[in-house]
Amino acid sequence: MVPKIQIRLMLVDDHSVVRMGLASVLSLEKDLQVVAEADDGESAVTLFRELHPDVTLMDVRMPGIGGVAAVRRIHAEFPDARIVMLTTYDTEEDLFNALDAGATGYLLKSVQREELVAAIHRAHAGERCIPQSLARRLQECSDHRELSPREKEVLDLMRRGLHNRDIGVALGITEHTAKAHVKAILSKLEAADRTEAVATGYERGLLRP
Amino acid sequence: MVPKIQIRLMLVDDHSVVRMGLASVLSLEKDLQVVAEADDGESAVTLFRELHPDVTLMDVRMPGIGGVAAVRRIHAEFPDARIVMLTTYDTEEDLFNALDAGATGYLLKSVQREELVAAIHRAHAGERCIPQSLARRLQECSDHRELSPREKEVLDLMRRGLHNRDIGVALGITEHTAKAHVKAILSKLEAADRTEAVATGYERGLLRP
DNA sequence: CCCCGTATTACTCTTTCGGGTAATTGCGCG
DNA sequence: CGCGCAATTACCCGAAAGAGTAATACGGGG
Repeated sequence: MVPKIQIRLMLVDDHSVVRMGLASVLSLEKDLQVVAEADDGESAVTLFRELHPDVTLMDVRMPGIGGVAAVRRIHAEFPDARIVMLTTYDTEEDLFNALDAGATGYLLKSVQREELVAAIHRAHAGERCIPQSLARRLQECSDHRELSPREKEVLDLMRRGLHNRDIGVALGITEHTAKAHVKAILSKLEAADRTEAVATGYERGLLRP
Repeated sequence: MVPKIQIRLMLVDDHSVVRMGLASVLSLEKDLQVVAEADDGESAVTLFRELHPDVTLMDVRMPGIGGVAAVRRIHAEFPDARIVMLTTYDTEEDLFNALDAGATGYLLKSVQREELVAAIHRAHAGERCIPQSLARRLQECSDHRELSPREKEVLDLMRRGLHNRDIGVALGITEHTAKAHVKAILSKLEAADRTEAVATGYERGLLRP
């Protein structure tokens, strides 16, 4: 016997088309009930406080505060919150940050209905749900040494075409120091030069448009 | 009086959630009827041949042949086809290529229902429909000198961290020639160095993960 | 048919990059 | 309290990059 208890859901996505799609997909399941929808991170936090949904489906990239920040805030207030990230992007950076922020699961929008429904049930039961393909990537990700905040700043200036000297000026440090940061970045990202480092930055989601 | 003629639609998107969302949004309109759905470019072309939908909503980024290639094929066979691109990404490259391939319109997935429905009607009437924000960008885009195929190859090797000499080896040309290509790329993309060029490549959609 | 742009090769010169190495400071963690 | 790590500064050196300039060949469009 399947328990008759309804799972109360909140949907968070800036694309109304996606929210409607999720709502119509999930309304086919008798034990799922969409009780709230939000189109950005701020309203997601507010709505969560009011309604305490059992499971939240949250997009990662949204205008204003992103999904990850929203998860972080919600998780800080409600450690038991079950939040499943649902995203188009499978960058390692997003995945890692989302889990660090306290997300219960991480799915790509290409999932089939069955997987999604199953994931919601698992999340509701408190289980982590991450597809194998992403779990594998997470494994590899842990091999990567992550960049320090300062190094991320430098990487961001590198992509703008700044020379080491100008990076130094921009950050109020010496060219030598900027150079040292660049060197550390190349080492951590296993890049042959600054150009490949920036490319890798885009690939991994460290740099975004 | 609103004409009672039904507009027959085809939806093409690799995310079933999005297809269902579109279907449920559009089914609210009495004169719209979804007659086909496809989850990649290949089947979109095949289904178009069979069903000749009045208007097609097509995602840009899809596994296999992308949305742009599908539009190109369909448009070659059926010049009167009305195809509206519906995408998450607003890179200039995609926009430009889609219109060049023969797309009738180009919308972002963040559109509201009313806009989408209006766009479908306009597309059915044979009008181009592009939001102002994108039209403006298209204007700017025409300022950009686009890279030659060869230069795109070089740009792709640049992001891998190859030196000019190695780019030359990879393409069977001299280091001097590779250098000349790099110089042309920097000029066209208005980049200070190869690093900024690669960053710009990612921004504009010339380079993709 | 000529012009323009692409692709190709070539040379010089100055600046920058990246490798190697090393030392100091300050902070958090065990 | 010491260990490790991030951040900082510093120096040397060979290789690479980018600016400037120029020339040739090829192909499409006016």
